[in-house]
Amino acid sequence: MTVLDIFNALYTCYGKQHWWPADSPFEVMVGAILTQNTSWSNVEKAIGNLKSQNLLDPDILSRMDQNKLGGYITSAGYFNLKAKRLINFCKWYTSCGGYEALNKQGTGQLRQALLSVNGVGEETADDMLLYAFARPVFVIDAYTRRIFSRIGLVNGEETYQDLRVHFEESLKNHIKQASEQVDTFNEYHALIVLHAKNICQKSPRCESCCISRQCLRKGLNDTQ
DNA sequence: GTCCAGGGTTCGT
DNA sequence: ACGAACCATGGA
Repeated sequence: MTVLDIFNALYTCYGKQHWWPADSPFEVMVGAILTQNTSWSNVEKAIGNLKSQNLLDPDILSRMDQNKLGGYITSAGYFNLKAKRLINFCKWYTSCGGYEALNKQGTGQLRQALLSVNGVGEETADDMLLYAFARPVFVIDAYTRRIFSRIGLVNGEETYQDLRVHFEESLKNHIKQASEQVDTFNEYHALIVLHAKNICQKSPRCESCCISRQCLRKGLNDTQ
C-alpha cells in the first residue's frame, strides 16, 4: 500500500474533481483565504456577492473599507478577520505587480513571499501555489494527516513541511513530468477532501475515517 | 442544542 | 516548540 495506490483507489472511486472551482487565479486566492476553517458552500455565497457587485478585483478590494467588505462576506464566517486579511493580501498582491510578476518567482521563493503576508499560513500558501500558480506542491490539511496516520503511512506527529515533502517525493518517484505532478497533486488533495467529507459527516468524531472502506474496494483491488 | 467546516494569529508556557 | 483562546456563519 503506497501513496500512489491510495491516489489510484480514490481516483477510481470518485473520478476527476476539477478543482479549484474559480474563473481566475485571483479568485482562487480569494477563495483560499475565505475558506479557512469554513465550509466551501458558505464561501461560494461570499464570492458570489463580490462578483455580482464587481468587487472581485485586487485593486478594488485593496482600497475597500473593512466593514463594508465584511458585509459582503458574512456568510464565510470570521468576516471581520477575513475582510482585514483580504484587504491586506490585496495590498500586497498589487504592490508586488500582480499575478504575472509573482509568477516569475521560483516556487520556494514564492512560498516564502506568500507566507510573509499576514493571514496566509502554510496550507493557504500551498493552495495558492498549486491551484493559482500551478506549481507541483502537495497541500496538507487535517484530513490528510488523520487519514494517512490511520492507514499507517505516517505517524501523524510530523510537521506540515515534513508531510508535504514526503507526499511530494513519494509521488515524484512515479511521476516525472512536472505538469503531470501538478495535475496529480491537484486531484489528490481534492479527492482527500471529498472522501473525508463523505465519511466524516456520517460518523461522529470521524472514528471510521479510514481509506479502506467499501466505496474504495474497487479501486484498491485494481492496484493491489 | 451540539458539532464541525477546504486555518491563522497571538499569547502563554 | 507546543497548546489554547480567539475569530463567526450555516448546515447537519
